[in-house]
Amino acid sequence: MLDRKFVIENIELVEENCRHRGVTVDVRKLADLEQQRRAKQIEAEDLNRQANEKSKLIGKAAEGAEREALKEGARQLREQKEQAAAEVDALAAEADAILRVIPNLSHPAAPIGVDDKANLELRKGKHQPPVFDFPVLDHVQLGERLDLFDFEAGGKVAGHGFYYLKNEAAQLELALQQYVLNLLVGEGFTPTITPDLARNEILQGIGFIPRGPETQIYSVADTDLSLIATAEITLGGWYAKETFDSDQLPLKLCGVSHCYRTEAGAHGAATRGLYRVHQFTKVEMFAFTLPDESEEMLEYFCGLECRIFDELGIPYRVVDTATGDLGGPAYRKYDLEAWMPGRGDGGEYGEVTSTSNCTEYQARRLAIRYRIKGEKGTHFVHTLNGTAVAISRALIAILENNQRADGSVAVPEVLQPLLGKDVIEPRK
RNA sequence: GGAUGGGUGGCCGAGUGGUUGAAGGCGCUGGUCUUGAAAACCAGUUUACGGGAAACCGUAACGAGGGUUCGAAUCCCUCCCCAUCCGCCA
Repeated sequence: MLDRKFVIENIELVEENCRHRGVTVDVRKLADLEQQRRAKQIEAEDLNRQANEKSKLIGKAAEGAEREALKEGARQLREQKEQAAAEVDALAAEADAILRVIPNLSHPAAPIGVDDKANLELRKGKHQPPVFDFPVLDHVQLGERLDLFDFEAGGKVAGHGFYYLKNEAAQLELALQQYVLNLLVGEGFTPTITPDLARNEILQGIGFIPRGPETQIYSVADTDLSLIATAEITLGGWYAKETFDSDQLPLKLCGVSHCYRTEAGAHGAATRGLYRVHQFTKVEMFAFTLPDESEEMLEYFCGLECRIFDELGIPYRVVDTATGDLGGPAYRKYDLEAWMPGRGDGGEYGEVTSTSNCTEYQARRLAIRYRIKGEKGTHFVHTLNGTAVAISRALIAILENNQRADGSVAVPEVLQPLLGKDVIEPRK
């Protein structure tokens, strides 16, 4: 969330930003509530101070009528204070509810627009979309021929949107994880495996809405836990309520986790197969940085995502996400869209990774700060996240781009040693 | 899951319900001394929120949340976490 004071001092700027983001918020009401809250808080604190003073006198006073009178006075002051404090809390809660739905500010270069149609293509990857001289299959058809998935059994056992990976698909999942993890370790990331569940307060801090009609999140009944939709949640939550020394930053982590999404209301041909599923595995990058490092870190994350898909031999394009499509926490976001030959009519680009600079938005909600040695006070860190690889969508891109006329699929060179073969062939 | 013992400032560690935001020590920062360093000595050393141009002032915080009381680190309740032992288990 944004800084209260900043919002109140920059009402018009925040209102304009909300318009660009497609979010309707009554910023002026927030300012009004804040003003009332401050006045009430001063009143409550003053009453409390008076009560404290009186209580101290009681300690020194002798037993008797005088002491009883002091007690009564202090009691009354505290009652008044409690009443004022309750009003402060109510005002703060109301103001906070508004503040929490205000999205982050937007990078001045981010394209302005209400949805993904306004996304700006920045560049393309090293590889061109392949040209096939045979009928192109999509990953579902390829998977049938190669016996790589079982969607029916997934549906039977866990419901629509779940699936089994079989044979080379299962091995590819592990190979992709290992390839990416090795690459990131080489780049100085700390590799981690995170919990697949997190407390709702952490989800909210990262910017997810754990419950409610529009939620994308599975929650666990009778607990305050939810299944995570991305390791961004657990990696960001790792340092909640903690203060870094500035020389610990930047801190680069990557985490392997399963990701669970209800995908409420998402159906259709473009979501067939592995594209939009309720569970998948992902290796996520995450960084805590000083404020003046985060823009550079975003470019670095994007560069790594490009490197990974270039090395996998997959054609893609990079888009600068439009303001209306940024989500709440992001200040700027780049998506990689991989070429998927089996998608749509003759192939389409489909999102495979995404990297965001969330500046202080998540850090303020999660209370993640840093301190500079020798300086008084603390500041909020900047947080960034990026997909290194989302297995299900990477599998689509690998299978569909590397298919061959005989129905086999070439294994990307970097995965061959990990998979122990260079081609996936139909089973006999 | 059961039993017991614990959770206090960057760390260690005191703390009879009443000038305790919190003794003492360590560490850290600055100073004195010294050719320099060490030692010694002196001083300073939490954070959040609010007010103020600033100096600074106010309020809150002793695992978390409630309760008792004029007043709680201190008493009561609930929960969380840690340690050890027992049980169970991949």
